[in-house]
Amino acid sequence: MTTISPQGRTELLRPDGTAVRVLVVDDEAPLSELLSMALRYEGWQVRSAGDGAGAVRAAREFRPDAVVLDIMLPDMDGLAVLGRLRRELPDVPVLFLTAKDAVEDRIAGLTAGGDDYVTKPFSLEEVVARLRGLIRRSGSAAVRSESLLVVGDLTLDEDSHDVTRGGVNIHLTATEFELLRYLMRNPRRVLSKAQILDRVWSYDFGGQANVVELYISYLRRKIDAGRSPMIHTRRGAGYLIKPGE
Amino acid sequence: MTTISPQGRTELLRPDGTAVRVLVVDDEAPLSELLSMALRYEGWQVRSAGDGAGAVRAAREFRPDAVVLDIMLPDMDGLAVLGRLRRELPDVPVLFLTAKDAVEDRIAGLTAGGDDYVTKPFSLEEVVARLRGLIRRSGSAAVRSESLLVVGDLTLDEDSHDVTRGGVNIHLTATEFELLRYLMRNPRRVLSKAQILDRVWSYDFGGQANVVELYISYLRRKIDAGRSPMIHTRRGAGYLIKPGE
DNA sequence: CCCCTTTCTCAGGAAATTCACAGGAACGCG
DNA sequence: CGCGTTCCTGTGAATTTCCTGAGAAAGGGG
Repeated sequence: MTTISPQGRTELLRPDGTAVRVLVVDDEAPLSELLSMALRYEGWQVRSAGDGAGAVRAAREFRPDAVVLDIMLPDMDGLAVLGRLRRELPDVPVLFLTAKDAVEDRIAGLTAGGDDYVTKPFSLEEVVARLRGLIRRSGSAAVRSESLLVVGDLTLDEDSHDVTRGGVNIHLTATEFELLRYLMRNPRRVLSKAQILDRVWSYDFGGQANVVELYISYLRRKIDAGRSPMIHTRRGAGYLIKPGE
Repeated sequence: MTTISPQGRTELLRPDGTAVRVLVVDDEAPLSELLSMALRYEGWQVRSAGDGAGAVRAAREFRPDAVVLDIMLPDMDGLAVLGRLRRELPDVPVLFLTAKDAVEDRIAGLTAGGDDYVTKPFSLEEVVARLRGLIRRSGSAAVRSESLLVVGDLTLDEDSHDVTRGGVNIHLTATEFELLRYLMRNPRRVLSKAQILDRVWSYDFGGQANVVELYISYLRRKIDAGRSPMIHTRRGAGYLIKPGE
């Protein structure tokens, strides 16, 4: 089931109308909190666990619809946790968090079917997007929904990564794509440069804040070129996207 | 019966419309879980058993439409389990999991009656494909359905392993075939290199992740040569296949 | 047991992408 | 209207990502 909330955001809901439940398993407290905050902001119900034992307990009580699992945990190897989680929640998809270089050895063989993973350092947009994808595709709790974002004559397909304006295909780089997705998931709403930076760039990004301006500039060139502009600047506040007149 | 789910994936269903039931019999827990997860993602209902006794019990209660059976079990020889399963489920097809060096003749004898086998270490694509084949061909529970994947003017027959583009036959090696099948079973959907690796290569593959790039390169040479390309790179995200314009 | 095919590693090179920097434009305020 | 602030964007360099040739290793069939 997909509904439009008062702010205009699309939310995934379970068939009974209650919020989707996500379990976050990570031992790094700051990261865990960052994630929980972001996921709650999505309108999801979040429970977090800092170790394997807590994860299993939470799985049993909380019955989440999806799990975010950091593979490196203190008390139990992430794989062991995975096993016990799987026994507890056979149908629930897992989003793995992993270090960049671990991808090749460890992860191989983990993502069985609908599972997915994200490498650290990640951006919140990425985690949320992947998680939405998992929940969307997992038949069980949440109902399947569209993967297409539409604002005016601009469309963005989260599955194929295709972006079109007025029917014409537009090529975007990975960063441009994530930025546009963030804007389009919050149409008609001003997003500050800080918000955008926190959301679209990795949490450890240490560069100049004007990358946001730069990428907005790139996007405009590709999306608004000639046509009536959809990306607007609110001086001193931020940016927003809305359909042109 | 074959239906198209919202994501565009084809699913096998039983004549009464309920999900196909698969019993997994394997004593190695991680492997069993990996398999179960992958099969559930196919939309099947999965029960698993870790030993021969459990297998027989599950067979009686669960009445699966197909069985995945590891020949090496702790308490009972795989063959004995097979015998008792057969008594319980006379017409149900079995997919054997066996070590590479297992006696070929023995396996050949076992699979005489429409059964099939896969050698360890296997790839998930392979197991799922074989199982689909078995279920598809077994007249009893599931209805016969198509074995042909089509994307644009590209076709892939899962039974005969014939691949054609624009009517012209194309020879692919085994790995190329599995990669293309995975792509074609997920058309218009970006698949990351890690996803592809987890799905198309064996679960114990420890090599370089750029084999995926390499095989994409091979596929392009054979499939896209000259013609309008169907395999597309989404830099920083993965690959996808879609009909050319 | 040899030959041919297939799989995979390695490495160089090409191309795309990300980002810093900086000058100039636009804006809002007094 | 002038000024400071904020935003825009060209340039270019560093980095990342991807592609592919060459050849070693492994496997299969005759």
